[in-house]
Amino acid sequence: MYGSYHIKKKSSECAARLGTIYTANGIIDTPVFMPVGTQGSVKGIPIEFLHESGAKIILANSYHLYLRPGTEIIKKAGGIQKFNSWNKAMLTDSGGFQAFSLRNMGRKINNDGIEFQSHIDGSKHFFSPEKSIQIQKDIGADIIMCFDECIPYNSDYQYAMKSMELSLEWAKRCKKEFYRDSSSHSITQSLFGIIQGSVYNDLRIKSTYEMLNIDFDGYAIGGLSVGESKSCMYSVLSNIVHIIPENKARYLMGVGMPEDLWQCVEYGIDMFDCVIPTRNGRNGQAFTSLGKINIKNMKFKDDFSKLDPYCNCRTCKRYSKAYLNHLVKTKEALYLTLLSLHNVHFMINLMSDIRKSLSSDTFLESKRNFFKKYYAKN
RNA sequence: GGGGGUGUGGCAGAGUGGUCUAAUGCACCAGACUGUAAAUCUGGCGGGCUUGCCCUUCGGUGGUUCAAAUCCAUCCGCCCCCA
Repeated sequence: MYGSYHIKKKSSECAARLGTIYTANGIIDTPVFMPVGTQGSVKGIPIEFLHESGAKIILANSYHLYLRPGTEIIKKAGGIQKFNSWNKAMLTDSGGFQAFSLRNMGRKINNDGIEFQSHIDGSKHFFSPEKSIQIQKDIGADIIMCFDECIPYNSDYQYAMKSMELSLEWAKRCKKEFYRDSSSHSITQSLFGIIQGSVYNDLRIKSTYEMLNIDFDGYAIGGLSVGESKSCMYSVLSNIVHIIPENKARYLMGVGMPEDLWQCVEYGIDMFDCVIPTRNGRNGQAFTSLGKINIKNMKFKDDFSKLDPYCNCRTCKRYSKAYLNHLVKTKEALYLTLLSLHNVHFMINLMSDIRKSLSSDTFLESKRNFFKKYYAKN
């Protein structure tokens, strides 16, 4: 059944597990990192290079695709995978994150949904849970997400509770809408619920149990990595991940940095997505097994070594730090692709290493070795 | 030869007596970025330290003034127009 999770092996040391997610567009080995392609394209990276990097599933965003090009065009193309020629698994976010990211742009929330003011032309658009699901059916990704409200980390308890309960109500409506029309794409699509509750443990626990009651194909944890400290995020996770049944995929939305991937896999997370590899790449930052570097830094001007001596991506195979430094400093468009590609490759390769370590049941040792290298000051 | 203009921090370019270490942009240096409003944003960008002050800067020199990037004289450089 599409969207189903199968556990292959459990770590003997922690809650981490090796598994697969079954989709109409391929079987995905987990733990997995999903590059973000908001507009249907992972910014800067041609599909062929994405395939090469080992990506098996990418994200797209309902709000952004609804605004441009609009769902009619995507339907006409035969779905998003045809439209962008990715042809592998995809996941769409519901637009719930835009409740957070567009919170200062005339966005209004009521019990029925969210009115967004387009960041492009200021026009107003109302997303209800039903509307979000319809859009996501039209887009046609393999895994679609419930419409939720993602709130800032400094929200007070009262607001966090109200919002968490609202997201629960919306989750029920999403499920109802998802299964309303049996002739729709829902046959090949699966629907994930999103656990909310901000940083408040009792709210998170309640949200988790209630989501489980509604019963989804998989469970996401949302509303994290929105500004709170790492220890705070880890604490929330360690309190709820174990509540989610073993036979369901667990998806931590919007995470993360390399260190977060290791840490959160340890808590039992199976799926991650993050804009960091592409956005930071475009901003001149490269992730390497020896730590983060800012390729813009003067010290790389005449450093002819490769970005990461342990990396075999196209960028590292061919180009030096000095050349990449030159491309970034002169704003040559090529650097957007080269750095984004390297970073995405790095994250996906990292997940591959994590899976290998789980396969040989040496997760903690591998994690220690990674951290040792990643944080060593050269 | 005659007339006019102009010279400001790495560059471009404001400022035309005190609120000027001198706007703004670029360049340069560094930092941030976590379900993408992002090829973006933030900070720094003369020197010193006891971090509040001190010293040094607007072509050079000299002057007027309590006070000069700003006014005057002179020198130097550059540009334009007419012969």
